[in-house]
Amino acid sequence: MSEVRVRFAPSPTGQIHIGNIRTALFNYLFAKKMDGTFILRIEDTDRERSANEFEDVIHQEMNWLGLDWDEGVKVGGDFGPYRQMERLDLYKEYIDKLLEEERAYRCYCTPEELDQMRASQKKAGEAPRYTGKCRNLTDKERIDLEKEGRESVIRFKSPQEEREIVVDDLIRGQVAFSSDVIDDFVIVKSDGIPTYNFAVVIDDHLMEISHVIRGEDHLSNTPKQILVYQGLGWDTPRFAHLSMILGSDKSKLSKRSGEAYVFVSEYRKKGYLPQALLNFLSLLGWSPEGDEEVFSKEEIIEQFSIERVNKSSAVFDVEKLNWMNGLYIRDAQIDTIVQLALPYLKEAGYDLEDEDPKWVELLVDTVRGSLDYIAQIADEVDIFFGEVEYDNKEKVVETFKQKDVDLVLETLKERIEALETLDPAEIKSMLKKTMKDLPVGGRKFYHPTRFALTGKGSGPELYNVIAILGKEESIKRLDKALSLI
RNA sequence: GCCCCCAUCGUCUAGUGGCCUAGGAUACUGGGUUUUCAUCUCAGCGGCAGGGGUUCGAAUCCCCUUGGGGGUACCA
Repeated sequence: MSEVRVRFAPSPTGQIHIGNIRTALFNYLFAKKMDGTFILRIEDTDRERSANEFEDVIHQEMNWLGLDWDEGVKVGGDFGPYRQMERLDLYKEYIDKLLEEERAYRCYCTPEELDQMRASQKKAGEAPRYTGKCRNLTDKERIDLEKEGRESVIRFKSPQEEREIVVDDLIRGQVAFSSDVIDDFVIVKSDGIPTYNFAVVIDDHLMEISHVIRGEDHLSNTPKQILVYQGLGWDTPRFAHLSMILGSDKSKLSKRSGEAYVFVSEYRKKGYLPQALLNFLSLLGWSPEGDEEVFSKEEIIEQFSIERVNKSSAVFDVEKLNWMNGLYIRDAQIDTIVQLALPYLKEAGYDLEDEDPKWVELLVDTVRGSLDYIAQIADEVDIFFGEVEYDNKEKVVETFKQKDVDLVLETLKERIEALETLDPAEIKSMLKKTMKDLPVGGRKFYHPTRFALTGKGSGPELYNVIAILGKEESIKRLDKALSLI
């Protein structure tokens, strides 16, 4: 079997889209599974929109998810350079060749003329495609047009007689296109920079890419690229077109399509764990053989295969991501979660760097159970800081005023005072014993106590709450409750 | 408009002609655990888009319809 070489080829034109990173992930998984090479190439031929800082964004998000590339920008390799704008002279060789062999030609039509052409075609109910006006220009005509000072683009000559162009797709099977729907497309823009459909072919060939795994939005462009491969006498790589990721309204995932975030950075900033996002994304369009769904990256690589990639598009279900991320938050080492949580807590005004690490650990551990993502921790931790605030003061006071509640709170004060350690286990048994010693049931014991200590009707385990608050603050809060009776 | 792709619970999916009374996950609902919430656990709800074929037999194969998506650029 020949060597597997795949590439992820994003444009540095902005934040990296969740659908794009999923493409990167599948390329990565395939490369790792097949012991192949994963390449990162930057397609920066759109000079209007490309910017250097966006390349850094790509690096950052890929690093965050652990999608390390074996070859490409930053790390180098034998097939560089890996930025298209640094490969211009490489393209030139093949452009000249096509021109020489008259497989391509210069076109002097202005954008305005083209617009007009398309408009009238549309009006006549025809498919908007280039008419081939400049296809057979004589040398004289060409010189005249150049004398006019007209700029030119280079167009690829698509076949004149109808024939079938078949994309042999690993996911979709054989997809046939008629050459009739392909016009003489531009391969070099007037500024001399090649277009995507041309540069991608040259690069994939020169970089010896074995499998082109990319989004389905590229499927319709593939016949054009196949024409270029054929024009240059090259074999095509294998193609695999991944279905799209949709928003909850089933339209292409975008800022407007529901509650899901579109950019990887947004998930990172909200405190999603990279392993969780990676695990979730791997299940969007691919499924393992068994019923299990929670996997480490290594396990996914082990099980991955293109054959099990799904053809239909997938809605990005944030609810399920949240569940999975919560699972990872609960299962992770506590110090990992503490380290992740600290910045969010600090931002919310809880600067815990100088606090006892054991205490911080208990704090984070106590609230992690209910988190979907780390950014939520600030709200969860709120009950432990400042004055206790009652959610519904009237109802709380009513609860305090019930018979025997004063006895409960007074007794608790004494027992907390008498605690030898703040070990949650010790507190737990103390609470149990205290309740037994008193003439009240669980509801009358725990409920008012929770109100007194946290101000809320629900929350983390009370023994943890007491351990976190400490003796002094717990008693202070019990006193406050007692004063309201 | 034209071209291409897709179609199983709300959502992610398993399923490649009989193993399907369609399986798992999430979400939702209800039990259990817990004083409570979350977690955990058990159970339930819920689907083959519609219509024609082919076949002894179809979620699975074919056709049409419908719906969704993508493309149709001097963007990638």
